[in-house]
Amino acid sequence: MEKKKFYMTTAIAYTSGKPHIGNTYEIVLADAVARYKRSQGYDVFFQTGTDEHGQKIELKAQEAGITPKEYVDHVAGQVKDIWDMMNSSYDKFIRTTDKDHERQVQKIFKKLYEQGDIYKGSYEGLYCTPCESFWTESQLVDGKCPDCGREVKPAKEEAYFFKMSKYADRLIEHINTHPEFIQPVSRKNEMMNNFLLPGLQDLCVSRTSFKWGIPVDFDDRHVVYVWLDALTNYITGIGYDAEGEGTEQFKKDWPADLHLIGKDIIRFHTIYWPIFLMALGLPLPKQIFGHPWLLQGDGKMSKSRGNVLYADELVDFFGVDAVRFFVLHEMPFDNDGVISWELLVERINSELANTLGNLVNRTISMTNKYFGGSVTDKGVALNEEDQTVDADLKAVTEKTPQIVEKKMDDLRVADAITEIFNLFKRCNKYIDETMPWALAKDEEKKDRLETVLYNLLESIKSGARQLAPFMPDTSEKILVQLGDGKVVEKPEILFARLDMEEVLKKVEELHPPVEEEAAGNEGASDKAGSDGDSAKDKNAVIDIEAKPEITFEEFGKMQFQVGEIIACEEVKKSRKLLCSQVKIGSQVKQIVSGIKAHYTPEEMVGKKVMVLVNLKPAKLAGVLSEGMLLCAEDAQGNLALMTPEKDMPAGAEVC
RNA sequence: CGCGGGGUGGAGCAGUCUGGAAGCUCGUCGGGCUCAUAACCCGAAGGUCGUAGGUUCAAAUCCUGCCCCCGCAACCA
Repeated sequence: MEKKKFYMTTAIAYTSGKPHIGNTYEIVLADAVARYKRSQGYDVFFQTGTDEHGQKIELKAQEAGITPKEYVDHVAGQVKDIWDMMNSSYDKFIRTTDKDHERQVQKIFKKLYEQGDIYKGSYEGLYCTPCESFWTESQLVDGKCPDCGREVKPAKEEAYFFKMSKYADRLIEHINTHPEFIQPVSRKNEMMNNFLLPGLQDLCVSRTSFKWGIPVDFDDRHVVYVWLDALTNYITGIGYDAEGEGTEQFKKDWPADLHLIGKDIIRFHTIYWPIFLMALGLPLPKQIFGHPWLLQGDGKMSKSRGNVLYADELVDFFGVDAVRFFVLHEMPFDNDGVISWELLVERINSELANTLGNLVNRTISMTNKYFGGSVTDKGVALNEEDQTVDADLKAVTEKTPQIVEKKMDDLRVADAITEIFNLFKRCNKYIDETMPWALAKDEEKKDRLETVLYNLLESIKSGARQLAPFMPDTSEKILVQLGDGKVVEKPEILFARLDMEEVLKKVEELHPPVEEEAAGNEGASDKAGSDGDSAKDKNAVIDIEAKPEITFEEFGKMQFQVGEIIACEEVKKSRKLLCSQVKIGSQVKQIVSGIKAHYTPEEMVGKKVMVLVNLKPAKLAGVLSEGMLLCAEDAQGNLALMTPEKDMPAGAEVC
């Protein structure tokens, strides 16, 4: 009989930077599902990849002084390396800069345009030029721009739009008749109530404001905007052709059985994507699962605090399978999970070292000690009690795969793992109940002893096989150690117990220690930073990521001057910003800075500060900023303005 | 009033949709065992389920108000 196909995808990772452990979670989750489905006999095709276009990447590349293509090549490489390191068994890694993807996206865009689903239109509205924003009548405050309070005037900007509303009814019908379509169900109501039922707006599918994207082939001032570019990877990756039939693989694998995505992009996958597919005349994916997020446990995640967790670092410490185990097991189904070094150590010790590792170890050891490494089933029970415990162990062993199957069908991966570990716990209990060491003292009970060890080995093997989708290497190692008929002579420690303090100490060495806030004195003077602080501050050293070398010529392009702050006020509607009027020579510049947490407007006034004056003006929170005040920043993100060491006139050049 | 998530024994979570005896893992305490990675097994303590009201025979679960956390987004130029 032919195998049943199962096509699944992850979201494609956005290549704006190296993925952290939260991003990595998704690929591990997907991999576990893929491996499980394969073990169930499905013909699985598992696709992942990277989303590489967009303004943000254009900017990042510009900052780094390289081309967007060079930038995404680098990051896509990092992504792929991490995916590989995590032992993920994807079948295809697609990049949205792949030539055949780009060509198909152009064809799809054209097709939708020609059949009238995409039309050329324009943003029409009231435009505030300094804010570069469109507003509707109802958004205006006193008839003026709600951000900056200036006059707005009617304006238009050309763009292509997709007629979403045309397919909305069909989609609502589909969602209502396919309860499994959006998972977890709690997300379904959210989509219905917030977006579908109130009525869909047409979606803007092109941009003219940046270049790093796939050009619209019949109108190359526009590039295809993210969703038509990114979402379509799910069909282009398996050979869709907008002008033809597509490949054999496409015919076999589409529609996808599962799109695994983060809960933040559910809307795009459950509304826009199905509608695009309807427009293309293609069937809809069977299921979309929006998984929760993995959050940092110990306080806010921030690069300067050095507590962002990356998969490669965790793997160096704990090994691939331990990290896979943690993220899979620790993530609740419908709720965000927490990760921290402490939790990792705790879980690894209790579940992997104590429950599993030790079980394998003690079993092998006894098998060697009492029977030279191999046992057969003697089927001996000495009394009713023996029969009961044997039967119970067997019952648990036999029912576990069924429970696991049910859990995996519901994508409750964490629960599936818990079930497997319950089997291992049952095995540990079985050892205590049967007390092999006591049986060994009585020659007459030798056959019973052999039976016990046989049962034990069989149950552990069963558990180990079921572990394969989640911890492939470990599963393999256990099965090798338990052997076929004969266990290894010397059991290898699967997971060593970790010393919490040692691990934390190493982590600290790796990431320069975050200085303890001295309780009490922080609160009082927090605005001014820690001025009168202790000597340990002076010894503190901070290393930051090195940037590439620049030439003197490049340096020369920047103009720094001393500026005097003559007025300063908070920017309303902003959490961090102060807006200063800075006198530089004979002119006054308005500069917005994110330092509200560190300085009050009053104390800013009168300060002489170092200013980067020829920075291109930009608006922040709708307020124009014409330069940058330079600050020093410590590991906690405390800021200190740079001021001249001797009194200097406003306008003096800093060189 | 930007969007969203959450507050359940010391820690991390389940249970909330479909009201009906508060559960899991870790930690703590006591006991057992010695094959094993100071591991394993048994037992116990510990919770006004954020808070104030409401609905109900019955609320962690449904409704309303309030108080705290957190993530994303913006605005760290």
